[in-house]
Order: sequence, then C-alpha cells, then structure tokens
Amino acid sequence: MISVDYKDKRPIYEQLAVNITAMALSGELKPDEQLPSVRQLAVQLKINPNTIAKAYAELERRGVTYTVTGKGSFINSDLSSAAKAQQSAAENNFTEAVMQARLCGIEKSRLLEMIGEAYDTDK
Amino acid sequence: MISVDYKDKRPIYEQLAVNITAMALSGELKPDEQLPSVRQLAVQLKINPNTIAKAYAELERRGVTYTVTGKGSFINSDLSSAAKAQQSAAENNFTEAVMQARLCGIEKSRLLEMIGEAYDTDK
DNA sequence: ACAAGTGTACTAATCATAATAATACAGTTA
DNA sequence: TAACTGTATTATTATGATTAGTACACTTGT
Repeated sequence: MISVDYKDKRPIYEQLAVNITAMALSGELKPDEQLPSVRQLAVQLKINPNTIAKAYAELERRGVTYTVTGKGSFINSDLSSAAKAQQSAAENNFTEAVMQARLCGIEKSRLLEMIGEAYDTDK
Repeated sequence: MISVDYKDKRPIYEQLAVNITAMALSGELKPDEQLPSVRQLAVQLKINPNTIAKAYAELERRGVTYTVTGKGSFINSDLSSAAKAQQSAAENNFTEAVMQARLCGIEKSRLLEMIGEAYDTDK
C-alpha cells in the first residue's frame, strides 16, 4: 500500500517516488498497471494533489512510469534503468557505510558478522 | 583542517559538528586542545559566527567538547560517550545499507566483495 | 581598572524548499 | 456532453538554515 511517513525527514513527493519505485521493482505493481489518479491518491492520503503530481513527474523522469495525458500514469515494462540506478545508489550507500564504520574503529570482522544478521532480517 | 562543503546537503553547523567530532576521535585534535574561537573560525570559513556557535553548542551537547565562558571550547579527555554514539550510528547506518542492498537484489557475496575494497580505501 | 579576547543570548531579516490552495487547460472515455 | 485523466500556473503558507546586528557575562594580560 502506498503511504507516507510524517516522521520521515524526506519530502513527501520523494517518499512517494521511492515507495512506488520499490513496489514496481518488487512486482507488487505489475507492468502497465495504472497508478491511482493524482486526485484520487491525494484524497486517500489527505495531501495536496500537486504533491502527488510532483511525485508522478519524478517517477516518469526516473523511467519508472510512463504517462498518457487524459488516461493516467502506468508502470513501465522495462524497469532496467530504474533498477540499475537503485542498485548503484545502494552500492554507493553501502560503500559509504563501510568507510564510516572503519573510521569509527569498527573491525572488518564485526561488519561481516552484521551482514549475516542484517541480510536475513525480514522487514 | 576544519572545512565545510556547500555541495553537501547537510546544514553547515551539522557538518562542522561531525567534522570536529571525527578529528577529536582520530586524535587529530588532542584532549584539552582549544578549538578556534567562534569569531576566528567564522572569519576563516567566511560564514556567520552564529552558525559556528550553533555547531559548538551541539558539540558540547554531544559530549565532544567542554566550554568555559570567557576562555573557549576545548576537546574532552573522555570521548567514550561520543565514540559509542558514533559507532552506534555507524552500525545502524550499515545495517540499513545492507537491507537496502538486499531489497535491490544485490547478492550477499557481492557485499562481501565490496567490504574488501571499501575497507582498504584510503580517503 | 581597562581593553581585548572568550562564549552566549536574543531579535529580526533573508533565503530556499516543501507543501498547500485555487484555477485553468489539454486530452481521453463513456 | 460530462466526467475523468495529467499538466501548468500563480499565490500563499510553513519551516529550517543562515545571516545580521547587538548585547551581556566572563577571562586574560596589561
């Protein structure tokens, strides 16, 4: 389910974009499946339609969706570019985290331990 | 050297706090060593003294420094609480990065590879 | 005592970004 | 035609970061 978290410091439109991208990549949203309309989702989430529209524009810009004026926004069948971007971001983030941990004096062996746990957590 | 990066999205005072904390934990700043004065550092970095003051207040709140009005701000001899907080934050960050990577479909073996590289990078 | 240096406190103004609000327009569908 | 899509535009509000200017309490060296 599409949702927003007001405790999250990221802007709402960014949360929505990331959220929907994840749902598309996981298969929770199928190729060519139509997203809720801008106005409909705005009512459902109790936020402004402009904020939804901004999120949808971002999704199209990132290659996650395609849009037809008058019809709606739909999940792309080819998500490879979005998937690559997401993986690249995740790898950069991971590398940063490793270097940060090293600077804190955390041993490499400790990181190897933590991977074992974290990688198998459900969530 | 204490510096700020305007390409960084974090606020300046936060960058300064993190920067100085790292220098204290690495030993680049010795215990009881005096930090540059608020006004002096403001001139050096060409930013407002209030921003420096905010960073110094944060550092004291986080247990990195102690402050004597009229004298200045100095590095704490006991940095254990700051070190623990920093390590804890690094571990949380690392765990998040691992789970993000897993959600992107990155294999555990790939992460193990990357640790090998990232942990030995200089920077 | 004095002057110059410390950190601190306070108020106001400026700036950027996010979000809201209201409206209008172009295209699609039944 | 009516009701739905996304898009565009302008104005307004809210928030946080930063700047600006000033004032105060304390310490140090003369």
